[in-house]
Amino acid sequence: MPRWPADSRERLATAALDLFSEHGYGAVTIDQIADRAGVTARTFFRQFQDKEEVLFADDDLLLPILLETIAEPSGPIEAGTLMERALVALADRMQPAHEALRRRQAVIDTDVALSGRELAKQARWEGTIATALTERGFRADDASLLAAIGFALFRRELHAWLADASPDAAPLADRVRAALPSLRTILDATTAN
Amino acid sequence: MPRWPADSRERLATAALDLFSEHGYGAVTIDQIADRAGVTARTFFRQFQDKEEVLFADDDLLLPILLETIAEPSGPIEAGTLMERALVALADRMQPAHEALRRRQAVIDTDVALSGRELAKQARWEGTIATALTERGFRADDASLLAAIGFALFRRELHAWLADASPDAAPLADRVRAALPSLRTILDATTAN
DNA sequence: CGAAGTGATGTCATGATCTGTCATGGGTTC
DNA sequence: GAACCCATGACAGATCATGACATCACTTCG
Repeated sequence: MPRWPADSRERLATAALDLFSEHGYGAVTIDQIADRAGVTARTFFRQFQDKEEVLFADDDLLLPILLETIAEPSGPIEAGTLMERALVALADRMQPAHEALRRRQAVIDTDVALSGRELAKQARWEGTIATALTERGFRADDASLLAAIGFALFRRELHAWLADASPDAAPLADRVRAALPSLRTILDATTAN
Repeated sequence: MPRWPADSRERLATAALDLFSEHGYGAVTIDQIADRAGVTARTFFRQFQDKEEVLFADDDLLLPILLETIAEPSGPIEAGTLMERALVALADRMQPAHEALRRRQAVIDTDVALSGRELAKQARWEGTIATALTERGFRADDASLLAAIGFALFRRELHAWLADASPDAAPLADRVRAALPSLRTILDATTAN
């Protein structure tokens, strides 16, 4: 039998999200999180860089999905199609975690610093995607523009998906697929007076 | 004669940027900033919500430019044209501060939390722009998509502009104008193998 | 002209966040 | 079974951030 339970990191993450949801991010102290997880505050800071990071630590598990999807198809491919495949693959992977992601986003939305951290993470993904697209054969300029637009679109659909609590909410992947065509025409076709 | 010099806020902001540039954001304490500005740390926190905010406090002065440009033109207007006008107006206003903005961005780029705060600020602008576009007569969906894409593009050009230290660097407005047309064709026309 | 008020700042106290350092003691290795 | 490993605990300390109250040049008003 180990001297301590082996999953302190997971217990800390669970305790943190529960407490944040219940009392608000700012009202929860590291000591409270550590107490609920059965460890000391020092262990929290060994597992997570800071108080914010406990909400973002798992995000990087999703990045490989994007990279694999971009590298995978052989032969020439149109840029919009490739971007769509990558974003839909990401959406499919996120779909099962809808409820957990909603709780997490609800906490993030209450704090500017947390919102920023979320956007910074997405920006880092965006840069990685642009690099992958460049290695796939696109011009660097086109790649960065594609990545920027793709993520702007994805962010928008993700936000709508997370705001929809109904059990039969449209899947994120469907939303993403539906959104891409509108992008191709909006700049030319949309007018107002 | 006032009991104290009247510009403590400005002196704090200047001292902070100088110290951050010289020693790095993390290595500078509030006490050091306050000392250089000739006040106490308590006064720093009366002027700025927290240590990060001293780098972002002036940003909201730029937002009205966007809103005015969007509300201004009368008669029907094409969406892309309106977005271009707003972003070019913003770029023109930022142009004279190139050097100061470069120093500031150099500090921001060294810290994830600061990068996030910058993106969060831009996201807030994006939302305000989308609202303004809606009030201008565009459908809400189109407005948010337009705002998202416009800012994705602007971010990209802003980054390139800030990375260019040469005195005859292309003006930000020119970069923005040049980038918009590429957006209209990239999704359909770009292929790679 | 003097009393009362104003407001930016200082001073002090306190709690929260985060880090460095060393000790502890089951598990593992040889 | 001796030596080592390593996640955690324990403790000290620096920094960040906020609340409460005092100070005093300047302003306002009678």
